[in-house]
Amino acid sequence: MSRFWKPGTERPQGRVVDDEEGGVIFLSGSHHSSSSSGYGHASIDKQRQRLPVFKYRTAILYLVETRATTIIVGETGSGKTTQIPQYLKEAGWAAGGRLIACTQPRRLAVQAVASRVAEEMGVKLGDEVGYTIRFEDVTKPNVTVLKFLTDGVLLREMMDDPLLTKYSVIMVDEAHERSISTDILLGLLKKIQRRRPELRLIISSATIEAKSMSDFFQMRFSSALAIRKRREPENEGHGLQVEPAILSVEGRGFNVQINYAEEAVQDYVQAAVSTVLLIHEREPAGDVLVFLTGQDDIEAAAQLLADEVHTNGKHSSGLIVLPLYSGLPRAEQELVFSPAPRGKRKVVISTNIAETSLTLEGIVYVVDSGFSKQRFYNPLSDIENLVVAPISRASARQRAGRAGRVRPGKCYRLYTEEYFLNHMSNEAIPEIQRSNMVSCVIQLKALGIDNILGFDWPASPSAEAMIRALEVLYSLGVLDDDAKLTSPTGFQVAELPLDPMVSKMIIASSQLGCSEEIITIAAVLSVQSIWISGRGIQKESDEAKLRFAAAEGDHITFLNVYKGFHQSGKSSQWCHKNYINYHAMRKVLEVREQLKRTAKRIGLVLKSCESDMQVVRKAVAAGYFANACHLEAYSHNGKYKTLRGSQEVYIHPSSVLFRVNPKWVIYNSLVSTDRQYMRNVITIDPSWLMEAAPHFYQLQQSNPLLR
DNA sequence: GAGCACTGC
Repeated sequence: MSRFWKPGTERPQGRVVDDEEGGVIFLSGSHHSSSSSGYGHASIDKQRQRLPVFKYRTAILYLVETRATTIIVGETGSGKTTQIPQYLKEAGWAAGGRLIACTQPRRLAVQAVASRVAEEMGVKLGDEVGYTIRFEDVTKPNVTVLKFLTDGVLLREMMDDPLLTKYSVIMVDEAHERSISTDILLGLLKKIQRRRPELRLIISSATIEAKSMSDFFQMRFSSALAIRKRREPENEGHGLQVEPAILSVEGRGFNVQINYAEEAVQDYVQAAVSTVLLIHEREPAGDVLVFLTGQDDIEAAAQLLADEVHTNGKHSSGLIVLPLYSGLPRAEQELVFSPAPRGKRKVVISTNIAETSLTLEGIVYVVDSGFSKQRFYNPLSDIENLVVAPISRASARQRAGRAGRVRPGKCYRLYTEEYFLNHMSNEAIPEIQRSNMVSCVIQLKALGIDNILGFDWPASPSAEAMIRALEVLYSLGVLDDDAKLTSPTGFQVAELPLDPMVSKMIIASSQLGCSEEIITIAAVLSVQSIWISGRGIQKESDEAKLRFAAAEGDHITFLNVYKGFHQSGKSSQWCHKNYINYHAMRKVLEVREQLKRTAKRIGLVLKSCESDMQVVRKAVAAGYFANACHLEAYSHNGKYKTLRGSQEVYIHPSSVLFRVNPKWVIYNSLVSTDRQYMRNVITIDPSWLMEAAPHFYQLQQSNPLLR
């Protein structure tokens, strides 16, 4: 078991406790250091010192000084995110033109934390403290020393500076969420440390599963130390400690009493509704947050509660029921933040969005269905599916914690304690093991990681998924026979912040002379949906859609919408009138501008094909040839077969080609319900497939359909 | 005639 402090080094105050599991070190006890901060007002300094993380200030700085990697386990409210970067700055880690980085998984968090820290330090946001997210760089070269950014942006930065040389410390926050970007970043940072032993990492996580993260960085250090010993035997003993330290910081949450269902629940929507009514009847004032899986569940539960108010008013009056999910129009989303009027009780029925992305104040009761929608990827069929699945125990704890932000709360779990203990997994499967890997693979390739299959991940994706990704990239002409990036296509695809199939489509459009149009289509495909839909306006929105419908399919329809939007002067009234989502269109404009800049930079030709829609369809086929489908002969119900796997698929009813059923189509994505539905469909000529991907369809030349 | 958990570049 290693020691915590080095002989000859000043020992931090406080108690050092070795963890029984061996090798893991926790610090506890309190030790105050006088704040050397010269920033801000006394009141801000006082506030900062009251945060739980403050009493670990010296210990944290000591660990960062002596360990290459420090893992901080901190519950919400510990202050780690806002304070640690400031401690580092105060301790001199930003001296000599170096930067301190702190990453977040989400854009909103980056902005919020950066502005809070700027305020605490009494500086203007964008000067000493800045942030970078997609579309927004609020930093000043040579001025900004504390930089907050999404982990995705830091990954992009590595394409220009693979060793991230300008940073002295990188703090990866919310690492327990295990997003794809976080996992790639952690894998790459581990490699960087081998080349840059002076770089310090802080991995911050909300769960105690920090042990596995510690193991991940531990192995690297054993080998790095071995290397150092071989090279510089005289330096032995002066290097960094090989073992990542784990430091635990308590949070500021209130106690939440957990209640389990006594027996398994058959219908969690109904059970959630009954539980809400029970809380309303028996419990003192306080808002309720209900976790369900999706829009359907949420609307059903809201309806049941509304019915209850009607038929059984005396028990359920005083309830204000508010749905919450990301697809909800902005104005309705805002409603959940307004406090309930006096004497009323707010019930927010939400998806997972309220688990991490949004924080609601005033929640005292949480009702947890125990389920969420999760993405799963099947590398054999190359299809991603959304399925309702049980959440993890970590997720259940996070949901419960939402009840304890303002005062002690209660959580009602709609499953048994036995189920929680014996049937739920401790942590969710990392996203990287549930996703298509094409984007990851190309990103690593672009960073010069040749041995993709041997890459050291915090959690390895399946070999099947990796091989499938390599196959797809090879068929796109992005990788060559040696699995190296092709030039220029491979490098161009890697530069574009899009799925490789979309990127390929853009590159083809440059050659076909329709890049203006294809970039618009790519931008529309990268936002959730440009259409406004929902209960009660289906007929109107369908009619509005018909005004833009193109015989060639959805992609061309998008162009018509964009054209109309542009001609209206980008008017929100125009969007409203045509059942178009204005916010989505603003995003389309942003993405479009970014793509145009990138396209120019990588040497693509920006050109419009005016009204020649055939070249646009050809460009789509150049990226999406693998998604070609043929209408079954004599099919009366619109049954298609995929060319690649002869899978049975249907055109989605939201497509403008629904019921039109052209003979040959290409789809953008599949959604699986009782059937496989193709979303965003365009007509093609089958001869373009052989043109676009001769190698891919070579084996199918004998296919009578293609002759 | 059906449906989109949530992020990110």
